[in-house]
Amino acid sequence: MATMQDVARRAQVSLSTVSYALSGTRPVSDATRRRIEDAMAELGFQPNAMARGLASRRSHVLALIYPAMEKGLGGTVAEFVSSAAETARENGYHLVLWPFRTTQAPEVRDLVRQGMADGVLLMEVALDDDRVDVLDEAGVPYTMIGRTRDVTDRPSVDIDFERTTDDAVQHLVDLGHRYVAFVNHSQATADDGYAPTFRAEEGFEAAMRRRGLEPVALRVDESPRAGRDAVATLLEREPRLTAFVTMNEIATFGVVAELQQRGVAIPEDMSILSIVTSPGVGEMSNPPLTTLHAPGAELGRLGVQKLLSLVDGSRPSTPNVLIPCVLEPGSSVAPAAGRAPDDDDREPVAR
Amino acid sequence: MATMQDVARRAQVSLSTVSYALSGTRPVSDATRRRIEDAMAELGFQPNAMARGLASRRSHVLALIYPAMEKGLGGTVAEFVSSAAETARENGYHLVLWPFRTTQAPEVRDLVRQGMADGVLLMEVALDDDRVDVLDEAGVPYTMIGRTRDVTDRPSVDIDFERTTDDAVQHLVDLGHRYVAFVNHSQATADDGYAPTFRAEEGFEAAMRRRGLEPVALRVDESPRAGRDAVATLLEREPRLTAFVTMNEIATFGVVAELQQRGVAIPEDMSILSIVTSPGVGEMSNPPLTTLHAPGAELGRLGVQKLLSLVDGSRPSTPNVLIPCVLEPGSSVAPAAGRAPDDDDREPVAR
DNA sequence: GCGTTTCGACGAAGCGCTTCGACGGACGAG
DNA sequence: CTCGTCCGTCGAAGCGCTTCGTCGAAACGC
Repeated sequence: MATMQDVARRAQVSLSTVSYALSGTRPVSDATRRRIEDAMAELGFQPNAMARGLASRRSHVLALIYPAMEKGLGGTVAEFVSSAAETARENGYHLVLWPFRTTQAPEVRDLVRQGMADGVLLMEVALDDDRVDVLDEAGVPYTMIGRTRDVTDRPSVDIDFERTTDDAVQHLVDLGHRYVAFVNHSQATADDGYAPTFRAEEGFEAAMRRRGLEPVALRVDESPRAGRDAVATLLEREPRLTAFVTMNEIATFGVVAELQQRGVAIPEDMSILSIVTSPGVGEMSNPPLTTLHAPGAELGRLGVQKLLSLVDGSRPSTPNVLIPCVLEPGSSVAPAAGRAPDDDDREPVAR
Repeated sequence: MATMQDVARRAQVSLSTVSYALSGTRPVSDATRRRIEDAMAELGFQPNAMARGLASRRSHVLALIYPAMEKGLGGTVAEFVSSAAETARENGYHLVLWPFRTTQAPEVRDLVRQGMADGVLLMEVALDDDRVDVLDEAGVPYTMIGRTRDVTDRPSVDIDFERTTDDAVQHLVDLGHRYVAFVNHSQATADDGYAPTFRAEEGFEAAMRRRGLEPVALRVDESPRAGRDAVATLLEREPRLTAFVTMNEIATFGVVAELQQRGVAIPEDMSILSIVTSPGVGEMSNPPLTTLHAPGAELGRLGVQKLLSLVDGSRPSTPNVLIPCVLEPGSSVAPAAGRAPDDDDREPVAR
């Protein structure tokens, strides 16, 4: 493999001049630059990543700490990772995968100290997450995908759960729904301090109350079986339900199956709005689900951009952002049974 | 950050002794080793990855070239990536993501020349793939996930499509099915030289013929709509069908929906066996699909292990492997209508 | 005309580690 | 007791780059 020294010899200049030509740190005359570029092309020169990293103390590597797979990552995560990797690459950075769960803060610390990464992207932050503290202490730039409990000014990008749940409720209320249930993630995720479970629940309840409606919410295990059971539980708790908002893909399929088995037509008798959904999942149901799909790709891109602005002071800094999920029409939402849509947006309290 | 020199000073030994203690390359007395270990612990020393990489010419990084997302990676890919990253980590390696499609061989070459990766894992190899040539030329160790056209002795791990399709056909034939259709990936994937499309198709047809049965196969776009249309096309071509083997997750949902709409009961009137399926996808259907699910995690692990054996001569070398998909029982497969299972395994040709 | 900038290029000192050759002392053999 | 071995340790030479200080020469001012 050709080294910079080889290029220098061939271009009849000193090693340092080649370096300056490459980095643009100091001016180089056009004639010299051209000779150097020719030499590089002829030799197929590519600067050695390790040497560059050692000398400059920047590895040009970003680490992505992602939830070590328990039960297969969903499409949203895949989309996120993919988009993050692509964005990193476009900016001359590499993305390495660090599969560490919330409890593995010490491992994160060790890896960070090895100086392999210039910055860290932290997925699936828990409300209280030791890994964040470790990164803070180590002084490594990082960006959270998600937010810890105290939404201080720690750098982050996240789904706007408040807005998303409000959009969901609004969408249904516009169609005349008054009795809406929320199928949340499981109690287990809550026990782990998984933030979306809390933020979406709070968001849903607030959105309902804000409209004078009574929220019905349930935490449901991630299984079709649990989804079926949830239908029973929720209908018992509020028989007048005309719509479900779900944030639990696997359980949603159970919900659909159970309703169909009970002879409840979707969307005529019951609307289903699946939120924070992976791409393509809506199509897998029959009828295709109306979804508010998670902006995984966008989060990946913005997360990396934010991180790069911290890593590399010369880039413009970006603010923390919250991105709402995007409505993707399907065929699982319709006006509330027996009501025309929009016929009384002013009648806040249920009959 | 503490350096090796700091450790050496604190332990009252020379820099090189610390290095030897760490790597075990040369003997170090117990007493000295202990002093060094203590010093390292007290300083929280972690060897600098760049310096180590530069001096030893090994980055301890593996690159994973994966299909740059077009339409959201499936669960299998996610599972694979995750398992590869984890296996790499367990062996002291990092996994970086290189999103490059088949046509981006030059980019791959440049990155490889930068010496950032000790080895490369190549996903979704096409039948003819320039990236493989680039890696061959560069002399970088690599392992293919999948196989190029000529299954020479290039290092690879792959799904055993022949075995998987044969298992699928066998499973159905055991239940008395004689008229079985295959819903393949799209023509577009075939045009891209996507190997599974060919290998599964050939495998299915061979498996059928081997049993004296007439294969009916169709390449279907990855959409529910296309899946619905496929049902019409295939039933027209062979009205006596009692089973579908599908290798196209999205289309499968269309197949199921269309059959149900036509009043064809699953599995009583028609069996559906979904092969090379992502984890969890079976559960998303109603009834839950019987699947032969893709061994994504296993491929990831074995792929990394194979690659490491090439990168690091001291590890035992592993042979190329083909892994069949694993049967995951659901409720979409039943004995052929009007026949008891196994009542005439000897009657090869249909009535 | 000479002193002073300015520009472009050079040399050398690291960055933190691996690894090679060498060396001193303890030890067994003769 | 002496010589040869072997074990454990040390010093130094890089790995391929970045970056700082410097310096010659061309360009400028008065």
